[in-house]
Amino acid sequence: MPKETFFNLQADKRNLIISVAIYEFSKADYNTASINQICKKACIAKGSFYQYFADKLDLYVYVMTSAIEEKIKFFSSTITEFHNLTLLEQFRFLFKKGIEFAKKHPKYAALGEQFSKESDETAKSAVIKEGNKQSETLFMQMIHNAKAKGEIDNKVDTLALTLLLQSLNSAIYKYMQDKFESISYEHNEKDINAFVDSLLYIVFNGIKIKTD
Amino acid sequence: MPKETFFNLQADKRNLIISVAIYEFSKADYNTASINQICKKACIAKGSFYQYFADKLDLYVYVMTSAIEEKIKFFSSTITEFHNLTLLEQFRFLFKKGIEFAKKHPKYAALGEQFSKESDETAKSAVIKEGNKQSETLFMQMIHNAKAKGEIDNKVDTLALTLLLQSLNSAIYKYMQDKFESISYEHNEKDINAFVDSLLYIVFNGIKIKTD
DNA sequence: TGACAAGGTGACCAGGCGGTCATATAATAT
DNA sequence: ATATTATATGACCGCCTGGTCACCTTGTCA
Repeated sequence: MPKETFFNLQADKRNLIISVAIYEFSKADYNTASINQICKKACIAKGSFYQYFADKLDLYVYVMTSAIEEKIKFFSSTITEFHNLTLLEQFRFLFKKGIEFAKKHPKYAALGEQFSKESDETAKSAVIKEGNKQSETLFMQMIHNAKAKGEIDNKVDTLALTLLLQSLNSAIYKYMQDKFESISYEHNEKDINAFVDSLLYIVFNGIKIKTD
Repeated sequence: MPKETFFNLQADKRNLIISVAIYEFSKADYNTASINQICKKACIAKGSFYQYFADKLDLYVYVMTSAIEEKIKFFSSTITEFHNLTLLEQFRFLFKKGIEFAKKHPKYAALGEQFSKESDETAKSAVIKEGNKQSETLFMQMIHNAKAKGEIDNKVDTLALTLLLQSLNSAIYKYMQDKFESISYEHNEKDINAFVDSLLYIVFNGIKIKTD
């Protein structure tokens, strides 16, 4: 956690530091990201930085957990209608919400993507200890409920489906990044939605020729 | 490409350097991996290293492309029987071959996994330029053939399925890593095969309740 | 006005990095 | 025995890193 001094800062300055840090940590992994660069871009002295944060890890954990909290907040705000939906609708809803989040908060999304690649174990576990793993249990619970309701094939392995869905998340993100490189957002919205529906079609119907 | 001096080296020394480099580059990303450490562990002087390789990138590209070549060699040796198989059997074959490869050459597999996370664009594109993208086109061709043969549902989007299958690859790798952390290989072989089959069951049959 | 606290600063530290180079050694050819 | 070539070496370079600290500025009370 940042020191008290940091929270006593003017909001403008505080926000600048955080947004610079988000940029730095989404651009490069933990070891490569540089405190010196963050200080320079945020126009603060090195010494000031260490009056706000205990060390590099302190800032990293703070920024990452903020992004996670933001995402949870974003999702939970519209999840009330959730139990009325079928599983297909729930999945589509989640994926589309995910895309929406990435479009609304591209910096947080990039941060999350960078975190999922992070190979520094110290940095990784420091963030995870701070409270995570929600998405896995969320998927599992959804699947469990749908099975109980007789909505999906009992032969489907819950864990396998969970990992599959998590994989799809990053596949969608990669697809988005490719599409969004230099073209306008609006223009690609249809493409991405179609891509999500294609993935969901496979997951629900399988790829085998149907007999009916 | 390494300099001539490197290839004039005794095989033992050459292999030691390479295996140390493989270890270093599979443990950490391109920027974090250290030439100094490689020299120390391979018992060669810094100056010697730069008589073998032009720079860090030279070694990186050499090691990565070696791993890719090794994997291609491993696959192509047993792929003759391929056209007799159904698509399901082909996919199962590929995934199981992948697992086999990771078990036989865990260091190459770890290297590949690290590469897929690499965020240094210079390092990444230097390797890709050296010849890659085979797996994507392989999957696409397989799907295309299967569609022509009427083996899979035409409503399935080829690109979506390709990205899905690539995602599954890394999902399987993660599952393996979890399982293999401290227990014997043999003991988990059944688990992993079952996991692969669970994934393939979903991909082929979908998760929806069947009417037949 | 003076005292005390809180915040801001950048030179400085030790250590690591990728990369160089003059020099030393070994092996070969004349 | 000498000259020539190929290889081995580690001190050294400039640069960057995360982190420290003595000093300076600012603001708030008395």
